[in-house]
Amino acid sequence: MARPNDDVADLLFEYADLISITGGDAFKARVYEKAARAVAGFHDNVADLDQRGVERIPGVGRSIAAKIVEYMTTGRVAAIEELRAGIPDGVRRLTAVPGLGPKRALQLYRELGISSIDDLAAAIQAGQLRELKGLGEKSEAKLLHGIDLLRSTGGRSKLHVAEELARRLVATIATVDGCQRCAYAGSLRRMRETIGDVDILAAADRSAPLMEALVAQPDVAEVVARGETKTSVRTVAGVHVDLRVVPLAAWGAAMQYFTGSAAHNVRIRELAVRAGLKLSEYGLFDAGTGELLVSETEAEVYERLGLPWIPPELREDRGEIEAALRGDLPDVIAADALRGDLHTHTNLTDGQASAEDMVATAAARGYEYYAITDHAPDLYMQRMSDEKMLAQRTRAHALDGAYSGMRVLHGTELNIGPDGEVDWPAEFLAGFDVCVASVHSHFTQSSDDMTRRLIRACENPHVHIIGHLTGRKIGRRAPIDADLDAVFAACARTGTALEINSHPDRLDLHDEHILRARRHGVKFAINSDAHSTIHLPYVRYGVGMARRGWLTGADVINTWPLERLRSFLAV
DNA sequence: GCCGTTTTCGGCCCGACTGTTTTCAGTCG
Repeated sequence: MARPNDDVADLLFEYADLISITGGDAFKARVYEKAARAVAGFHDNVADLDQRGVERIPGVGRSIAAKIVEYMTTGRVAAIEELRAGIPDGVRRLTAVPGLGPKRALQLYRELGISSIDDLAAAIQAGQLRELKGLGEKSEAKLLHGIDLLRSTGGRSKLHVAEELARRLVATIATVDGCQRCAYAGSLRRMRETIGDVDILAAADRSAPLMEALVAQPDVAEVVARGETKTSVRTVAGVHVDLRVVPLAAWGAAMQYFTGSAAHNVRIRELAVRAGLKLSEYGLFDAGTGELLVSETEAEVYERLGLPWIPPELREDRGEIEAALRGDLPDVIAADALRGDLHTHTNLTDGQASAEDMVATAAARGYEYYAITDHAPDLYMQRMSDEKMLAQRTRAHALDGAYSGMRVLHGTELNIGPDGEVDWPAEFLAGFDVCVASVHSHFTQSSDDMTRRLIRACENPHVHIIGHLTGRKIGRRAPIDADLDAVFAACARTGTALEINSHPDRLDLHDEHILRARRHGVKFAINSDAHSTIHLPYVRYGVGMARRGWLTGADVINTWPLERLRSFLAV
């Protein structure tokens, strides 16, 4: 069940696109996009709000609120249906082709009747596009190439893939003669769950040698654009990389600018304009005299606008600017705040490494405690038994304190059955230090059944943490259908923590869920779900999600000292 | 269409790159 807020957001995005395509007021289109984002991120369910309530969503005024109420009561919005009637849905999808925007999409539809990507490909093959004003042979080739890309990759990279590429490119470019600084920015710095483009920023007096170094990388498949300040390439894996080179003096302004998000930057620039200033990637200027005021660090750019430095993960225009103006930004959880990991596997079930290797690697990370939580018997393929689990407990006790004094907890990852029951009876469960419980089967239950199932698991006093709540796998498996707010409320009521599963294929919960759950007063556990020693560092992605969800260390039980954690688990 | 520490009207972020334009429109981020 999509949350009504998400349906409304999709509708508002569609309306914004339709306004752009039909040549409507660009400012109006932007207002609808902004409202769509605000609705998607709003904590209350729009279905529960009346006109006045909806108008309290930032960026939603009387007109948009009326459309939302109309949609919630009738299931349709007359104004949107009207625009839809004039523009086939395929025309909107044309703008997904890289290099093709709303103006061209409308031109192609009006003049050639193109209303799908297949139509577009056929028209290009027939050489029809070059007959149109403003288009030529190169445009045809570019759009054909764009269609190929869209059909092959579909777009975004997983977080760890983009991060690995970005780190490698930064390390390479940083060693080029004349490179004064180099770092990645963009959605990767903000730790979004998937990455569209990798943005690399460098400071140098002469950009050419840096651009050359990027273009010369062996995995660069294509140079998309090449200029004095910006070069764009596509890798053989299909990842788009932009390198921007700026003067060192502009480093801070450029980092701020290229980190985004677009929505955050629009707000920041509006603040600048209202203060008689102009902000660009080259600095903050006096709008009247053109005098450069600040540009060297991000902090001074924010400071000159009356704001504290805002952590990149918060820069989504989800209230961070208002909070910053109030002096009320959360002290978000630090990258090194975790004292332990509470969901990991060994080769007793489907992990790759022995308990000894996992524990030794975890201890080398500096953890104070570490839980082994192998699968329970209801996941039949893992062939777990009481005897095997008890034998592992003996090994876990032997490992307790054996590496750098790290305490080893013995736990399990239970299976939440179709009715919310878990694998073992209470007396056996009581023998574990920590129990994670997760859905591993029956993913397609109705929303009502799934909600009841999850709440029942929360109410089990031996279940401490719900693992990867939605079960989604990015790009592969859709999330389960449940009333998540009801589950969040149950977690808060029963003192059951919610996992932030850090595996880059999962990232479950993700940021918007975390924001909502946090409002219910839920506590969280940031876990690796490691099936190998190399997965243990994945918790940095979970911390990224937590920061995007505005969590502080106090919200996350595995930042707590062991004694406090134990009393939480004991309740 | 939204919004208000110069405002209930008149603004609304800014620059790079490309292609076809001989001065600029479209797209992107």
